[in-house]
Amino acid sequence: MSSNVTLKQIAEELGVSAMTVSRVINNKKNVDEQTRKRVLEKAASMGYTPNHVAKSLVSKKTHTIGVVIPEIHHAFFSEIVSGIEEVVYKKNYHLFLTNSAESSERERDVIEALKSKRVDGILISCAETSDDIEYYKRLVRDGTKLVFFDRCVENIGASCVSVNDETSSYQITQHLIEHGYKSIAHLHGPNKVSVGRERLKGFKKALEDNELQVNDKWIVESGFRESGGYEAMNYILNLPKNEWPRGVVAVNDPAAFGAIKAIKEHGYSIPDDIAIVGFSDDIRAELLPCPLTTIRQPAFTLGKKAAEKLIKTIENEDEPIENIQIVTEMIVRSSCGCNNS
Amino acid sequence: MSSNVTLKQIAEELGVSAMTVSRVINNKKNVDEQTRKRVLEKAASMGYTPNHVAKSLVSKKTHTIGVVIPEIHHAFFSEIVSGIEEVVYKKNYHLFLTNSAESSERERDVIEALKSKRVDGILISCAETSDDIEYYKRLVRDGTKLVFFDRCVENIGASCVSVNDETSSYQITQHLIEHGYKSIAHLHGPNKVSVGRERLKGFKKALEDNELQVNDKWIVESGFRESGGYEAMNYILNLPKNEWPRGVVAVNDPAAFGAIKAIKEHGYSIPDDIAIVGFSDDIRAELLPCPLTTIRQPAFTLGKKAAEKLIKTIENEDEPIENIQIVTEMIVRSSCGCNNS
DNA sequence: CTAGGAAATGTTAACGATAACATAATTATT
DNA sequence: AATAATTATGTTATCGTTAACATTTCCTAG
Repeated sequence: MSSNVTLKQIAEELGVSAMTVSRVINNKKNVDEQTRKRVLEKAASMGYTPNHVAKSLVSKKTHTIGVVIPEIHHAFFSEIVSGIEEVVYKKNYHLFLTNSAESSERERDVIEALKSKRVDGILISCAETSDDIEYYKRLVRDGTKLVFFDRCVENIGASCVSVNDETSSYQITQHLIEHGYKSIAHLHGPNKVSVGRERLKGFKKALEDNELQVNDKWIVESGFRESGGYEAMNYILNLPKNEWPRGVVAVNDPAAFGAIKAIKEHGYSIPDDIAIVGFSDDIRAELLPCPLTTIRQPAFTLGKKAAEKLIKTIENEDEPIENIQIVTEMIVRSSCGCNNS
Repeated sequence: MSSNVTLKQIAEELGVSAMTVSRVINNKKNVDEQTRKRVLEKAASMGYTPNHVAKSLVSKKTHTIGVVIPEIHHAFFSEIVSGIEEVVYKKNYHLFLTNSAESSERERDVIEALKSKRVDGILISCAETSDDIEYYKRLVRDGTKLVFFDRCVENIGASCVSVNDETSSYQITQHLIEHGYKSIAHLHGPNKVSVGRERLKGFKKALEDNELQVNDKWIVESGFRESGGYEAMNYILNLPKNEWPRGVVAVNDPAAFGAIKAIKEHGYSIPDDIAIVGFSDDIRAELLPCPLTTIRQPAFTLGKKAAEKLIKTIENEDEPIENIQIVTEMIVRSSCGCNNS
């Protein structure tokens, strides 16, 4: 594609060497003002576009980063991508977008492709099913610049940018407890994913700190999607009614939406029969008949920070490895029992 | 980044030529079974990853396409990207994601960058402010493979994939008219964007076919965002009350949301005082207190079709130029006056 | 006016892979 | 066994650009 004009062609037209043209194009000094002007004009008239492919081959830098997300069409991730793109554009990098579709196999596939493309670094949020830490370790060991975001693998030599999942989960569970509910369930995310584990940890800690019983029956794996939340909640609702929890902490908003659907289908109401809270502040959370109390994650910021960290890691040999936490905000609405009129 | 093992290194280790290794890696025939095995083993043990940069320089194909969207974090576009990614992955291409942020300047900037990256083709949805058709024409003339999606520039030698905007707009306007409303306003999109013009055309045609007056005061530019819809609606609500329209056709759902906010702030109710319909079936549309009647656009399909068309255009010299229309579906809820209890 | 240094320009090789052609090794054919 | 036909492998040049070094041109100072 593209006009495919080369430096050499410009050079020939002007009777100079390719090197001189290269110097002009790259704004190097030691070029006669006269020549510079002639080259620039000719380049413009011939519609020259520098060939980054050739440039990259020589410089071994592509000025390109790869992003691996588990799902593109999810507000949280698309907002993160938006933040990444912002930084990438400003820093004059380019962005390969790939999607693992929550499959560890596909994840490896796209990572290998990104390596072939010789990206300068990779931003990754692990797929739900990825558990081969060795693979990530090998990547790092072989020199691939890696920064994890949101769904992280910590302490393997790569920086991580995430939300303070554990403390946020603690905070919102605590809030529910302060309503006086004694029996609280947790719809938890996949165990393989850090986010799932961290939130479960915060949940348990809050219960323990309040000397409430952690009932294993009430800790049900829901995954991150609405359908999983629906099923998990149905499982709970199929317990004898005297074993029902009074409150539910969902691993994220979509799971909460599914759970809400299940509760309603059983003919019960929120928050009077069962109170529920989410995590992520999905765009729909405030629009529910009973608006959802949740944790707002600054996704755009998260994307920005992750991209910034990766680019720094690429550009500075001695950039330290960090675990960066982005602070969340609890958004209190009605589903927890507040503002209940 | 990456281990940077080269064909030549593998070749040296084995005492064969680089060419032989290349043949093995690319599964060419005429290689001894013995040699093939040895090469494959050595390549694996050395952690060889083929260098696509070098490959692309020779082949003049990058197997990469660029996508230019005006906004990443908008459900409609992220769903389109999702569809594009699906096809790109299956066809073994790669995807550069760029964002014009609704700025024509930035749009040109990212297109030039994509050309430098020697992408095989570009998918583009124009920025709101892009009006330099000459620029697109030049791109096409210079051989850049281009396919427009959603916000298109037709008849300049590039294929377009879009929703049947005009007929959909006609259909939903017609629906509003069938409720018996005689005075109908239109919050229209930027004139520079095909989508805006097409929807306005459909709106006007519906009015004319029903012998209703097209009142210029009621055709207000809102842009595509909530804030614009809010302002445009406020403009209308500041008309003397006897000049108010009874129904509103918004160019898209966000604009409708803004308008709804304005109407509520004025203390009026939907649809009893003013009925309103949107376009795009935003995820929030059904969750509003008065669920929004709107047009569902199969964004995922749109992305898929656009990517498929681009790849065909890249791979077949004589692929015809087409204007592909994706058929929408009207989603009738309550904001138009239906189901009003 | 001439040496010496700076400025402008040129030459060559390299980045990693492959196409196209050339040669060597093997097998088949008569 | 000799030659043709295959099959396996090697060599060279090239893609477009740039780094590193080489050469030429120009200017300045003694």
